[in-house]
Amino acid sequence: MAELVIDRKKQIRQAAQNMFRSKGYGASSMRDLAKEVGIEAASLYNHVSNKEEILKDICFQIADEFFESIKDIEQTKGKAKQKLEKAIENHVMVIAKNIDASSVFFHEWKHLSEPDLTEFKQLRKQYEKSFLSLIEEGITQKQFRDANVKIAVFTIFSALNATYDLYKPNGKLTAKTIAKELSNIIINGLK
Amino acid sequence: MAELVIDRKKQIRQAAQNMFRSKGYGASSMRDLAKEVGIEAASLYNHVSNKEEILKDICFQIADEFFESIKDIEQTKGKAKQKLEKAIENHVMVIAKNIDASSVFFHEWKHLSEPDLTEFKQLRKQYEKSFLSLIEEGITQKQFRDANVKIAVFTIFSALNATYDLYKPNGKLTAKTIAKELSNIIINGLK
DNA sequence: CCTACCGATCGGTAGG
DNA sequence: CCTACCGATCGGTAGG
Repeated sequence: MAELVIDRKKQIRQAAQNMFRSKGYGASSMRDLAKEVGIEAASLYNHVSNKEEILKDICFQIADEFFESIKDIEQTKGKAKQKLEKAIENHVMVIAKNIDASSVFFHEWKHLSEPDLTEFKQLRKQYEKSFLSLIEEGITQKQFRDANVKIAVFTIFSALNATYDLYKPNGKLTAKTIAKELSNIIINGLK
Repeated sequence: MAELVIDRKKQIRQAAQNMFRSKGYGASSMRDLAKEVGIEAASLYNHVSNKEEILKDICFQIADEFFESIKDIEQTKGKAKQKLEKAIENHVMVIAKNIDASSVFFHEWKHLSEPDLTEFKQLRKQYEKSFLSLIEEGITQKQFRDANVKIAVFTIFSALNATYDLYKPNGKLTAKTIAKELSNIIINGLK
């Protein structure tokens, strides 16, 4: 019994990720979502308390995964360049493993309401700060040129976030290939 | 009289750009839009035939501006590197002059219905092709390393498209500064 | 440009 | 998990 409920929730979650990504949160109705899952709209509410909760779960779970992916890097001793390379690779991997969900994370978070909205923005800022620090470290260590750090961070993230458009699970480009080429372009771009 | 109508239409267009950007197309109602303009919802239909027409106008006008911005470059003789630099700068300038509209162009086009949707995608592909050619030209001319062209193009566009998040009309960063630093990172990244 | 209104659809609940 | 339903809001129209 318990397993069936859990499976249903996963099923709802997956259908929602896919629908939010392709149609956007606002244009995705609970009725369409229910149809995708194969139940009635009212039955969704046995598994989620409302529509926004689904969005919230997606956004914050991906945020968790991003944080998890750089947890070890910050403590490592080593050159900023290598650390940034590793951080980029890990970031791309998180996206590749969660293509639909990460697309929602990047574009649909603005439909969160308070206080989640503010918390989400803070988490994102905090995560970006790790990359900012790595770049500053790299400039201090003379591995990078004296670039505008703010622009550099924005460039990195927007480039990385193209991954979910570039990576197709059954396509020719592997996540590793994308990660390598992306970090290549970025690291060289900062030299 | 005619001027009043034109002004009203511009006013609607501007309010729509702003609202579509901040709330998304689906979450923007004609009633909210009317309130922003200071008229009743029904009165909007004296200036636009429906909601989607507003979106369509925004998307295709920005597409026009992007094409216009590279029109001269393709015919110029010169090094691919310089041409790409110029194309990047022009692209950033278009975004900077149309921050709200270009944000809508990048994120809300998916709410267009056929046949506009297909036409829009084709236009975008065609525009991207110009950049792809410039990169290939640069590789042939040995100004760029033998990068994965597809990934490179994606990286360029996603980096460039961060401009509308980075550029604030009254902020410290000028469009020129952003354009220069961005083309710096990208051009170096391809070496 | 407005008042008055339409049919459709929305997120969500009651009650079983 | 379903049927039946709620109040609210949607895009859009008629008619002036």
